[in-house]
Amino acid sequence: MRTTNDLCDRLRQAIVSGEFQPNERLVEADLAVRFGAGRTAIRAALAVLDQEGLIVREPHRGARVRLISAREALEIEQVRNALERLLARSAAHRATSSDVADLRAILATMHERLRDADTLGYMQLNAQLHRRIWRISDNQVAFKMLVTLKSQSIRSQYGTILRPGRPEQSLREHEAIAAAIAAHDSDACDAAMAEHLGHVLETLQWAIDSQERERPWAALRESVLRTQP
Amino acid sequence: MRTTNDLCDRLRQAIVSGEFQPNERLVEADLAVRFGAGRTAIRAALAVLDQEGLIVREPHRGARVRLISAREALEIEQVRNALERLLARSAAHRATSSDVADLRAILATMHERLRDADTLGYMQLNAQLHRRIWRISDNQVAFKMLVTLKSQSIRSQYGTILRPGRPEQSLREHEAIAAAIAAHDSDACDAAMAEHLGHVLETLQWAIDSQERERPWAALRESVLRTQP
DNA sequence: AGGGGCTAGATTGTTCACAACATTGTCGCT
DNA sequence: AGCGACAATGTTGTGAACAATCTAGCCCCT
Repeated sequence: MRTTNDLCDRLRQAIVSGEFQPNERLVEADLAVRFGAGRTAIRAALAVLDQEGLIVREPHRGARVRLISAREALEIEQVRNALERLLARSAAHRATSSDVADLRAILATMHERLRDADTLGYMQLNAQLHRRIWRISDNQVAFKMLVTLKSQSIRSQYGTILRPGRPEQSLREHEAIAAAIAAHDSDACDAAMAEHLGHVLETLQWAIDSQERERPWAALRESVLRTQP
Repeated sequence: MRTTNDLCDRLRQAIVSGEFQPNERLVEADLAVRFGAGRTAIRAALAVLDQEGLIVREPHRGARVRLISAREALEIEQVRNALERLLARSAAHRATSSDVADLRAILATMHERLRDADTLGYMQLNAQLHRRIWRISDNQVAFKMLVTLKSQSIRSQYGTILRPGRPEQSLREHEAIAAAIAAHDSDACDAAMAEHLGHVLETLQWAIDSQERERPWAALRESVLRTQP
């Protein structure tokens, strides 16, 4: 079982890190030799990843990396919005002084990364800040959901940071959230998180639109696929 | 694969309907003969149910029905709260006149069940009304999450309807939600759903408290289990 | 040339046997 | 009696072989 879980994590990692392309076929035998495991273990891992929504399995036709549509990415972001607001509210209630200190430290490092134009580093810290808030709020159920949502949507979110001026605005929003948590003001924290994720949603929409402006066929193909699933 | 999925549903049904008690061991071989399937298929189904959080699996020690703690039931209800508000908002935006007619029809039948003191029938219609709203809002991601949440928490929710006067209040709240949807007023719908589920949360807390008043050892046992997981 | 059927290869789904591991009961020792 | 080592049993984890199914290439016929 430890092997299965371990294998599951490695496969997930390989998928979210882009090692396997969307719609790429995942042949069980190949994966078995690649990860040095039996086909049975691969099969169990695929079952889990299917349930998580990271891959699709069709009977007798194997598993493929699931392609998250633009529409689904928006749905995911909306759900994330709702859950993060819940957790932000709870975090403002429960945060200890050491929690607040951690948040401040992360924000300080984010400032540095932004100053050095280290976009990738900034994004990682961004994710880290959110996860820290999740931990403060201490809602295991919502936490797990957010983790799986994140792994599903990670690919869509690459474009969102590219919008001009977005990182600076994002940092200000994060500081407002942290301030509300430090002040133990649940309502303000909820509002700040809603504001922040509302902008993220807008930016995601913008990224999708600009992507489709470059590749107009993508929208067409998608609409065709939707009518005959 | 169709067998696996089918099996999965049957097992899930058996668990949520209480055919297997919480913490009861689920021996793969026994399940195999019970459902007339191979052990491999059972194993795949167990993997899915584990991922869903309906059972727990420990290495070399098999699977058991997961016991949802009071605390987790509250967490689940909070998450449900957040997601249903999101969907209510969206439903108010998108509802067609036929959607509204369906909601009104369900509400009318709920009135009847309440008049006939048919509590079980009322609860079923209650769930049906909520699911109908989920369908209107058309957010697949949130929909799936709510379905799995429901299957996890179904056992805890039996007590909530027993509170004196609760059904009548519940019905009024549902009518307010439906009215907001009919008026396409997203903010009002969000607020009405928040109000409703806030009361559900309170009632759940009340049910847990009164349950622990009857069986004070339950809280003790749980706190012991929590310190040494 | 083009389409329909057919065989061969590849891939998944399933069964079975066995190894690995946890639990329980037993035996011998103090 | 109490305690620890140890075999006995039950159960899960894994690999290999086989059956079912899909896919692609080929041939034949029109």
